[in-house]
Amino acid sequence: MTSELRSNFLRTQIQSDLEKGVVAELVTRFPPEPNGYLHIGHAKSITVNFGLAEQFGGRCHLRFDDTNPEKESQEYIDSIQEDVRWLGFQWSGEVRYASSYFQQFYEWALHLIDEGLAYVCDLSADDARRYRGTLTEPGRDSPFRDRMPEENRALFEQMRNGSFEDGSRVLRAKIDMSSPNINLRDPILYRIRRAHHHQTGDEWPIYPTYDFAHGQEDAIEGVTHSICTLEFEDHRPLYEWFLANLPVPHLPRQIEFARLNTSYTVTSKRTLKLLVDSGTVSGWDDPRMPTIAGLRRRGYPAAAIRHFCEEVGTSRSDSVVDVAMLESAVRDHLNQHAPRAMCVMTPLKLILTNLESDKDLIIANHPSDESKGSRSVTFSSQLWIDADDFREEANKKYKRLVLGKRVRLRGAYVIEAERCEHNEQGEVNCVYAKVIPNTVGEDPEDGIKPKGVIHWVSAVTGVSATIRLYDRLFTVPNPAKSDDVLSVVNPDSLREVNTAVVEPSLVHAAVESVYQFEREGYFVADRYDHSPSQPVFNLTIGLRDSWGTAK
RNA sequence: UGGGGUGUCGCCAAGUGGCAAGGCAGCGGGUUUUGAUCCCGCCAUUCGCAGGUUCGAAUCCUGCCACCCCAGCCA
Repeated sequence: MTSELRSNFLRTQIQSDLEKGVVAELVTRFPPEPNGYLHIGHAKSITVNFGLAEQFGGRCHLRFDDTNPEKESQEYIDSIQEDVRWLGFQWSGEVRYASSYFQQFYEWALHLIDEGLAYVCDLSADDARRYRGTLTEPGRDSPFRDRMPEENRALFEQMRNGSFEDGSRVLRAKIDMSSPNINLRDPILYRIRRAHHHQTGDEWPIYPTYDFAHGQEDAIEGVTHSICTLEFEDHRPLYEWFLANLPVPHLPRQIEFARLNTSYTVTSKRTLKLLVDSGTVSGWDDPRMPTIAGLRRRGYPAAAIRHFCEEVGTSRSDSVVDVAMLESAVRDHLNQHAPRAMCVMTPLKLILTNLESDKDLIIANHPSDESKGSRSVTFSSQLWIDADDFREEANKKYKRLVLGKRVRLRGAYVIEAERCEHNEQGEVNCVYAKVIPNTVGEDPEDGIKPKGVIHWVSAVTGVSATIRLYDRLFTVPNPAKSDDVLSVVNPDSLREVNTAVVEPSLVHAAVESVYQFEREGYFVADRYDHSPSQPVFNLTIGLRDSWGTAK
């Protein structure tokens, strides 16, 4: 089942647990807090959790870790589900919510109180911090640490009933104020927050903390392997402490892996929000954003993102993956799947002097995949070619149209440039050329082969379109390390081209479908703005260009 | 410097005592009606450093060094 997949420590561990019968079936979960949009880092976590379940014939739950209502909202719950589905995964059973276990958590809190393992603490947030000590000094016991279980129970019930002010008291586990692991210095289990919850409404004036919720959620759901990121490693002893001291129905195991970081991108929620709020990008789904919604709108295929996540591997070492690897996965997928079409970005009129009549040429939609079919393209005496593809004179390294020389028009005839005209500024604004007869699919009979191949669009049937050329959002490999991220934003990350002309077949492109505009790159019909009357394409990623970098 | 982690090619990453996979990037060359794709070849005598054990170490031991995480009533 995993023979074709590279091994990693998670697969090795799970394989072993399954073989030894430690667990009968693998159960994982993707547990986002609905407080923001998912980004490429989450895609990795999703791929790891759902992927493992798929590979080992197990299940993966989608569970919202919604224990902090003040930061959460239904908008995020909706977008997260859409993103997970778009990536191609289906969670096992219904969507789950930590909040649906609140009553159970409350009862378990009472259990700890009765066992003398939890107490209500009246220290203010500031005082609690002072009592906690520092990294090198132990903390001190709270003066409320020795309250009797009966008193704690009464107090906690009053907390639950809304008798106290927000933040006035908390429930804490009684563990060890001198532990070198700060998470064990009597961690907070519940805080008073009379906040409206998107799922439970005003039912609860108290909410459990992450630590008092996560392991128990896993236990309730029968999760076998609770896979999270490295920063939770220090919480594992606490995770296990709750499982050991509560009558839970199942013992999940927490395993940590290194989160995904990619160069030239930023994933902190705060920074992403800053980009949106400052107007640097148009929104959370701007094609330049590393959000799933942004990558989607950019035209990155879900399969390419999944493949990338698999390719970078899963380990425990902090690392920054070169974003070129993501781009490579996108190109690789699109090269195989995207139909080809033609678009001229900077039109230059080409007049064919010896073409008797328009012709309908049949052009393949893919150079090597016949199943992609072909299309009819009108070849007329007035065409558009790209201004960059013509020069009055050039050295032999230039493989495009030159005065007096030949070039192949993609999928059509070989032509020879005869003369050109200039505008008042002295720029070439029209090229006259003759068609070399019988050269569709054939070399010229006189043996003089064309120098190269250029793309074109009929000036008669071509349709003008808006093209958005995107580039990396940041100019430095690690924008997060910058003191002022906005200062390292690439000023040319978006260039809108309004002069483009596309072949008519593209007018009916389905939104979100990606085409390769030959010799230019991959472009996606914008999810929201594209329409037959006003075509809008976003640059997904350019073709590799050894010429552009060599010249 | 209290605790927890991580160090294998420019960037990821397999490898778990038997003689350094693979991908990305890069560099050569070939094919080509996309300067794309594709194809061939090159790219770590060496695994953070220093000792030690062993016939044999990236893998075991010891000691250093570097980097990351933790002092939210965030997750």
